Parts: sequence; structure tokens; C-alpha cells
Amino acid sequence: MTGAPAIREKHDGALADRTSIRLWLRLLSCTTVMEKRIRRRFADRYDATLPRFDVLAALDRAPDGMTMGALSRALLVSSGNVTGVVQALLRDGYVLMTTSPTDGRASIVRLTPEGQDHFAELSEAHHEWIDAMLAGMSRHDREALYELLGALKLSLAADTGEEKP
Amino acid sequence: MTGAPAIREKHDGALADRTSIRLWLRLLSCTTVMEKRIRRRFADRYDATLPRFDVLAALDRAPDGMTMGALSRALLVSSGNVTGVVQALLRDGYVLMTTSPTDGRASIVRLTPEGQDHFAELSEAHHEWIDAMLAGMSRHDREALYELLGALKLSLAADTGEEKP
DNA sequence: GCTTGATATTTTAAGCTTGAAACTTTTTCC
DNA sequence: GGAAAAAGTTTCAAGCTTAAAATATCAAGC
Repeated sequence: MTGAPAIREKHDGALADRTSIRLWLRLLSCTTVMEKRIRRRFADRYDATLPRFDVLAALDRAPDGMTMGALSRALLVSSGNVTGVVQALLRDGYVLMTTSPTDGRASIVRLTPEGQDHFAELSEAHHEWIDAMLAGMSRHDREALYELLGALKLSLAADTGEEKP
Repeated sequence: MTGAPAIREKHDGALADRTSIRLWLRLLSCTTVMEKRIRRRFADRYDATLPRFDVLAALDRAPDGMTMGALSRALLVSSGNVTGVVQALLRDGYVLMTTSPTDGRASIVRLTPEGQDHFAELSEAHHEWIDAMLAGMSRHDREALYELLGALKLSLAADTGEEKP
């Protein structure tokens, strides 16, 4: 599979162009700006954090609750991490935690009604912020960007990090 | 400037489409995957971290050194944060810190020769990793993605976070 | 039934990140 | 020259993140 082989210099293995690095830096910059902005607004206006929002969002999609392990896999974070975030949500009364009736090792986490309300509020604000941040792009450009990010996703999936054979 | 005004529902101000949210989630996903991969490889193969690499990169561009404040502004992180990262680099012998001769409040941080060598090694690996991760995209697509991210950058700059007037 | 290994979770140590408070030095303004 | 304000930096508390070690439970095989 050789869609577009990287063009290399004759010397020392450095790529001839800086396209990739510039692209990565711009991608990182855009994401960082958006993420910091969302984080800041959550903190300032709702006394909330992005990781807690992520957990609430995952639980909102699972009315019957999720195990800690399922949460960890869904959010792509370590299980130890989930433990801390869920404990904070427990203190705030936004989630309930029960031991699974079928597996004594597993805990099942569930939104409380307060958690549902809280998430609904956060979610609406979050949606509006994203819309506003992207409002300066035409729908055509947004869709084109979405598609190209799909191509990037594929490229990332193809890169295994192995040394060249 | 009205490239393509957002299409809104008649009711409750919610946008009619989910283009923006889907785009944001995909953007975040791609960046997170790349960032975690780089972070992991730095840790596994070089006993380094991404924040330290960022500081080294900024200092590498400033042969005469930078103040802590300049570093903080260049990297878009808090000054307290820079303090911690620079202290770690000091312990490793990669940077030197001196009080500014013209301003007793300011510290000037500079790479040591070891720091320069270390950064050169990290930088080359970093470059190769990025190239490999993006190698699955055609040059045309990479450039198109770069341009669209430029449009996103502009859109972000236009969003002030103010309430609608 | 009991041992062995696998699985689910928590704990711990180390590091990054921020915002606010504290400290030092410089600048400004009488 | 001296007081007050401003600026550069560090310290501190709180929270997120990970990997690795420790706990507890389940499952398989004998």
C-alpha cells in the first residue's frame, strides 16, 4: 500500500519538506485553543471540568449505567484516572455507584437525576460554544475539514510505530 | 463577512445540524491520538516529556536565552508551570539559569551543550514520528488540511466568547 | 473444594497544569 | 529620595494523567 510515498532527501533521512510538521503544529494549535477555551468557560461559568463533562456525557448515553472499565475504555483514559473523576462526581451527587449484582469485582456507575440535569445544562452550553467557534467557517469548509480529518484518522491507524523493516 | 451563516432552527436557538460538534470531536480525537503517541514514545525511548521538549524547542530558537516570562508567553502556559518544567531541565543539566544583568527580577534560561544535543536527538525522532503518522495522506490532502485549519484558526480568532448583542 | 490465573478496581508516586497568593525588584510619581 | 504601583518569578493548593503495585473477585481445571 503506497498511496503517496514520503519524499526523502538523499542525505541523512530528513524529509525534503516540512509539510507534516507544519500541519501537526497547526492542528495542535487549533485543538489547544479550543480546548483551553472550553475548559476555562466550564470552570468560570459552571464550576465544572472537561474530564467530568466527558464522564457525564458517556453516562448520559448509558441509561443503565456503565462499569468503571467500560468508562475507561470509552474515554481512552486509564482506569485509575476514572476512579478519581468518578469520586469527584460522587461527592457532587451527580452519579451513583453500585456493585454489579453479577460480578462482585465490577462497579456500575449511573447518573442521578441531578447529574442528568447538570449534564443537560453543560451540554447545551458546550454545543453553543463549539457552534460559535466554528461559525466563521462555511458549511462547505467544515464538511471538507471533517472529511480530511477522516483521512488523517486512517493515516494514524496505519502508523504502528514499528521500525522500518 | 458572511461566508455561510449558521442555519438555526426556529425553536430554542439550537443549530439545525451537528456538523460543528462532529467536526470538533474528530479534531480532538486526531490530536489526542497523535499527542498520546508522541508522549508515550518520548517517555519510553528517551525518558523525556512533551512539555520539556516544548521548552527545549523554544530555547533552541533563542541562542541568547529567554526569560521565564518570554517562555511562558511563547508556550501559552502559566509562569508557575514554566518554573516547574525548567527546574526539571536544570536538574538534568539541559539548561542554565542566570539572573538578568539588566533586570534583577528576571531570570534568563539558556540551553547547555548537553541540552542542545538532547534536543537535536528528540527533535529528529519527533520529526520522523510526525512524518510517519501523516504518511498515509497524499501531499495534496495534507496541504488542503493545512489550509482548512487556517480557516478554522481565523474562525477561532473571531469568536470572542461574548454574549450575543 | 482448591489452586492458579485472569479480570476489575483502587492506590500510589511522579509529573503536568492552572490560578491565586507571596516575594522581590524595578519603575513611576510626587 | 521615598512611597506606591507595576512587573517577574516562585510557591501553593487543587485537579488531571499515567504506569505500576496492591486488592479483591471470578473462572478453570484438577
